[in-house]
Amino acid sequence: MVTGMGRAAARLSHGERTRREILDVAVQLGATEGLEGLTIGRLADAVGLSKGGTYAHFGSKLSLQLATVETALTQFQEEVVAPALQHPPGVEQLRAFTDGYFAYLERRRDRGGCFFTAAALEFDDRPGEVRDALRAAVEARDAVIKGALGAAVEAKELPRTTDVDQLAFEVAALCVGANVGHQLLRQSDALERARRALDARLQQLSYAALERRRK
Amino acid sequence: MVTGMGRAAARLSHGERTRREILDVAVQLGATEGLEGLTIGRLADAVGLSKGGTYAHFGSKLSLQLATVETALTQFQEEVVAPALQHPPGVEQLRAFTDGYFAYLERRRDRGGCFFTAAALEFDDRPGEVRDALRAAVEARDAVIKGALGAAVEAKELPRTTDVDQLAFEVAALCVGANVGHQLLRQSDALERARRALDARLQQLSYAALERRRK
DNA sequence: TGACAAAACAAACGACCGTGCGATATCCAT
DNA sequence: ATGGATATCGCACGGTCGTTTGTTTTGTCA
Repeated sequence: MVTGMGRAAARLSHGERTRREILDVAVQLGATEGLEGLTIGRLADAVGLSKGGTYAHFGSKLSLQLATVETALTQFQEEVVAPALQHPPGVEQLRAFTDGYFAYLERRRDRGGCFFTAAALEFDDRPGEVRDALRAAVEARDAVIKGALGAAVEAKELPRTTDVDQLAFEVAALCVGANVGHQLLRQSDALERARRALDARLQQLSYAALERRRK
Repeated sequence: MVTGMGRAAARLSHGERTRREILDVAVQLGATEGLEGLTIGRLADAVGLSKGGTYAHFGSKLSLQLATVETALTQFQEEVVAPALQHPPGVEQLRAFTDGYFAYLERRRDRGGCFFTAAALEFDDRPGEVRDALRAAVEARDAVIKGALGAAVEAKELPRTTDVDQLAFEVAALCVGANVGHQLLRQSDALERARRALDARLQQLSYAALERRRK
């Protein structure tokens, strides 16, 4: 008795494995067709299952959408955030994050671009759990930026007077701007432009700090 | 014979008037629910017509979507672009444009935000006439920015060495960044931050120009 | 191997989708 | 006032949506 499904017991149950396969495909389809446009029937076809079998893993479309957002967030944390956090906090960590994000954009160019930017703008006017989850994800991304910037100020890489929130807003804007240029307008140099803008902004701040220190 | 419908003859035919009413509602619904999620039945309900009667004005959903994009573009030109072009070309015109755009965002906060940002990110992976139209609209917006910046360089408000395309990218990024902050994250200061970032960037360039001239 | 739970399937449901069509109502020129 | 074009309606179609249900396959442990 008691099949031992104590959640951490079974390494990876059969059901859990296919559930993850479904969600991997769902993240891709969701980024291209939208989270609402993503259909259970098409998702089932894409993963090679029946509609009913696919549906049974979630029980409702809302639950599927939430699980998809969560999966995309996990992927993003692994692909972009975690590697960036390996670098020492400060300007270097910020650059590691933005470079990682731009690489993420490049990898996903033919798979719908940044999952969160697309989904966030789709749901920004649709109250509900999905929007809340997306908002939390975007805010988590901003927190990483703010963390790196705060450390940079603390390490005196940036002037003590730096408005971290303001600068974080600008960095986030460059990220989403790069997304639009890269994904919709297909500008080949969008990522490079974002990089250059960030460079210029950081250099300006350091320069201003030097000037101020000189007096 | 020849009912005299020479396109510019009739002041505003009955059909044309309701067609415009439909499209006005379509722009609003499209910004909140997405251009694909926008449904002919719901659109008809919202405007108080029958589904068939509404549909007859366009003949296909694609045609409705294209007309909706065109209507939104016309509104944007009237609300934002035209007033900006009243100002003398250069930095002042650029500020008039961005301020007009931010006011446009504020007006539409409860109506789906910027129609083009939302629609562009929805269709950036869906080839077809709708995407082409949206791409053209976004590029037209960028052209306004570049035009003002080019004039600013010509009028020596910005250094001769200014990379206009680079700066235009940054301005566009601030616009879409303001959109995300304002619409999804509901940051009350998103528009102000975008304004401040633009100020700082322009001031930096002018300052660098002064420095260079001093030598 | 046999029993039992988990997983996947096939079929069906009501609702709504885009679309087409004939009937009706409304407008305008004569 | 009336006839013909124009505009709107009401209904129906095939298809797909999310969801439910009952059955069959698959996997696992005694």
